[in-house]
Amino acid sequence: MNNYTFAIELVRWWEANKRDLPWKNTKDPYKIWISEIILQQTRVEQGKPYFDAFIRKFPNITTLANAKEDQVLKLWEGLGYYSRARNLHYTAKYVSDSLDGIFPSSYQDLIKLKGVGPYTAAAIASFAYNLPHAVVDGNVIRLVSRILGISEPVDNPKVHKDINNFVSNSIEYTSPSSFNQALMDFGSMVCKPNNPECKTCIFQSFCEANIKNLVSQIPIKSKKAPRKERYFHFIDLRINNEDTTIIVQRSDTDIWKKLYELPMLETFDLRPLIELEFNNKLQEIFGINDLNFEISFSKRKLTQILTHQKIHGFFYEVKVNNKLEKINPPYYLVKRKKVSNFAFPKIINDYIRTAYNS
DNA sequence: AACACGGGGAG
DNA sequence: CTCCCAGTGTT
Repeated sequence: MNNYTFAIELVRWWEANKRDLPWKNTKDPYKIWISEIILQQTRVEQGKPYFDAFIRKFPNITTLANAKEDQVLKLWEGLGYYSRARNLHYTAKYVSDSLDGIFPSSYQDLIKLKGVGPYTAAAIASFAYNLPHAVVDGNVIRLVSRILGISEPVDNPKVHKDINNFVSNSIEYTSPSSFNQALMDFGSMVCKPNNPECKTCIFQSFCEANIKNLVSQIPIKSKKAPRKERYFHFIDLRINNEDTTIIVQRSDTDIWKKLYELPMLETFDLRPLIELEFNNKLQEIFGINDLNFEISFSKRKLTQILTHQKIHGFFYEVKVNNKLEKINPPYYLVKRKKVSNFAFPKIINDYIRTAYNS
């Protein structure tokens, strides 16, 4: 099938079948940018409520640039890949401070922004400015690899280039914004990962995968990620008449970048903490030696699956009898009723939801 | 080029 | 359980 036929037929299909999504009735590059960052590696249905909340809280680049990072992370809480939120905030400040608040309007300038890669730059360029840069996302890789009957792993850079060439050679025959949106809508509605609608597909007689009965095997993925087991021991402190706990901000070098958590000790095999470890950790937190505390061991165990890790979370309740008014960062004293002001990973929120039954 | 980075939904 | 999702940054 030639590029012309592909583009024309695809957009014809789309005009009759397009999805109406919250970020589609605008040319505002700010809103389009927000939606594209939210939707990276994220299903449309999962992203929708976050987009609405984000635009309500930060309706333009200035309000986002003036926000605190913690505010942005709180709004992102539960969405995952938290670097996206930090890069979003970083870029908002950059555009606001260094570009006079004017959002870049060419592919070459867009891709320079932190958090904006080839996909997102093409998406913004086409949706906001109708520039002819074709998007290549998971939908497009699946659709085109089937159409062309690509029998090599799609992770292969050469294959990625072939796919990019195919859509780039097609987009010139249509309106770029329509073509790109059609590409993704078609991928998610017709050329689905499982049980695609080949029987009614407009490309069934051109699709190499369909002709060769290889649809269920394409796209081919080369490697599957082994999952690492990790053991996190979280200490839920009860201080000052038990209405206060302590939280700590995570670094930006591991999972859950810059989110908050309960003070934590990691072990590298499955075993409970011993009293000495509690002692050392509490001294690190409080900076004093004569602590008077009581431990109730293994109050609760929760697990969380990540793409490359399985987190085993053990939660210990520790009552501290010393009176405490001050503590040094990165530790923070927080009233138990106020913990929801901070952004936590899912496993901490799961714990809080069950253990902090107000 | 390979790997890390979350959480949810579908099968 | 496994797979995949409107990918990007780091090494």
